[in-house]
Amino acid sequence: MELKDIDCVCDNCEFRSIVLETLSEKEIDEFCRNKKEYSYRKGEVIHHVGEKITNFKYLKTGLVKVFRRTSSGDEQIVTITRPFEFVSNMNVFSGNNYRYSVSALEDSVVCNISPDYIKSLLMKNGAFSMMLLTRIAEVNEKIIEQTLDLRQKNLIGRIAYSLLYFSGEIYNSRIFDLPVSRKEIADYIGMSTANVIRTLSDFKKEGIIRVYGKTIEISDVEKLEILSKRG
Amino acid sequence: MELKDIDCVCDNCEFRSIVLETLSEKEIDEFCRNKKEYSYRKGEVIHHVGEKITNFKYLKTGLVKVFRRTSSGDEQIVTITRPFEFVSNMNVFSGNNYRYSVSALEDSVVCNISPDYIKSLLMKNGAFSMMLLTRIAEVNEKIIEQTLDLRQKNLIGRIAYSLLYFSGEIYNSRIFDLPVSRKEIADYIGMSTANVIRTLSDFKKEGIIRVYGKTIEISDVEKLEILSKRG
DNA sequence: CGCGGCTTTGATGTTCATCAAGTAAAGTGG
DNA sequence: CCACTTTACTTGATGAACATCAAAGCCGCG
Repeated sequence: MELKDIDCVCDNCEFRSIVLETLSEKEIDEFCRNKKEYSYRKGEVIHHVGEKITNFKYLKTGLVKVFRRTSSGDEQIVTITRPFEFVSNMNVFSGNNYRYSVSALEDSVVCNISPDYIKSLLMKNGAFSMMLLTRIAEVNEKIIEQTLDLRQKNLIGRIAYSLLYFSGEIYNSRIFDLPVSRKEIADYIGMSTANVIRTLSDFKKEGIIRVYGKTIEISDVEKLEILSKRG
Repeated sequence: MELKDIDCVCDNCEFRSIVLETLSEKEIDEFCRNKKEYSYRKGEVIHHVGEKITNFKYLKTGLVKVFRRTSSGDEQIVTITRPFEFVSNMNVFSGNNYRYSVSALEDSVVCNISPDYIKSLLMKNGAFSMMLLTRIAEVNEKIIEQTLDLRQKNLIGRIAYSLLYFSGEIYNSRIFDLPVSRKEIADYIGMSTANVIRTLSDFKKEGIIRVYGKTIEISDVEKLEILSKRG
């Protein structure tokens, strides 16, 4: 983790156009002075479950996984998400401790703001409140929906769904580098690593995807969509 | 569904002490005049997935299930929840349509408020915003956590978890009437009806619970807790 | 009564986890 | 840069967990 000591560059932050549009120029300036940017290398942990909440965080660039550990010790991935869709843990305002761990799947930049400062904005700026509430509700809804979608599918459907998720939601490309290991896919969809690999091999044999190590190319999107829906 | 045409009785509503405490006497009065209470009989649908959002709703008394239907037609229960923990669908502020169906598991009273009125409060009352944001985040977090908990368990663990949930969270009693059918438990935990029944029978045979039709008595809480954790 | 829906139980088959053993890839230290 | 170590990946074989199917019992309700 490395503190990026850049001066106020919120000007070219995408988050600004999403949330900060509710703030005045003066408030944005203030917001800027209250934030700290940190950059994380792929693999680094942003925070651990159970740690005391010190900051409201949002992902500026990169990709993160949100996860926790089960009693038996294996990882359970809550969501894999990209900028502006990870807006900290939502219990910043209700709890005292982070509910999940977060780590960087790709080099990432995270913007930190003190919860107290956010609270002061909430207290005085109605438009900001509306915006944040909407945003947090959306993030939550998305996680719940993904989980429900996955739950109703079998192994094949889950793998197909995940590949379409990376291709469509994360990278917007039919060909992409998987940001996660096979084991992490398993932790995400709740199946065993061996079966994830087996299913990817099957897809490869059937000509649905091509695999070059971490690089995946989806050759037959339609078929994958059918498998995802049916599964 | 029946409109309860009572005059302003927010005075003895528990929700008041939770959320409305952020409002002035005058605002509470206004809030009251902007709300409509409806009562639903056990089994009645409060709203269907996909319907246009007309109201921000919260459950005043009773018990509801939040659910949707999978492509293959079976029900998927998102959560079973009691007053003050169901505060409408959260996408009231972001979406146009209800994301899930909601129906009454017990006779219930639902309080309806126009989203526009809630929005106006959000815009002008910071404390109310904070409160609502916290509340909605909590509701969402709870759903996510329950889902993650269930996902990591096997059949036995899931049934044990559900029984403890009804006993501990919903009824606060070792003996209670199941508000749901066996099939609904199955829809909730994501397993087949036959296996839910089989497992309940096993628990009965092992003396962990007693079953009189819909009435369940937990005889051995400790054992159930062990099964829930281990499963 | 008698019909329909919910419940129960057993038998059978599918899906998936686990185990094991081997290969490839990616770090690590000299 | 190479040998060594570790970690990730792959595949097959086996068994456990769970779904599905079918038949029968129960219970409430018209």
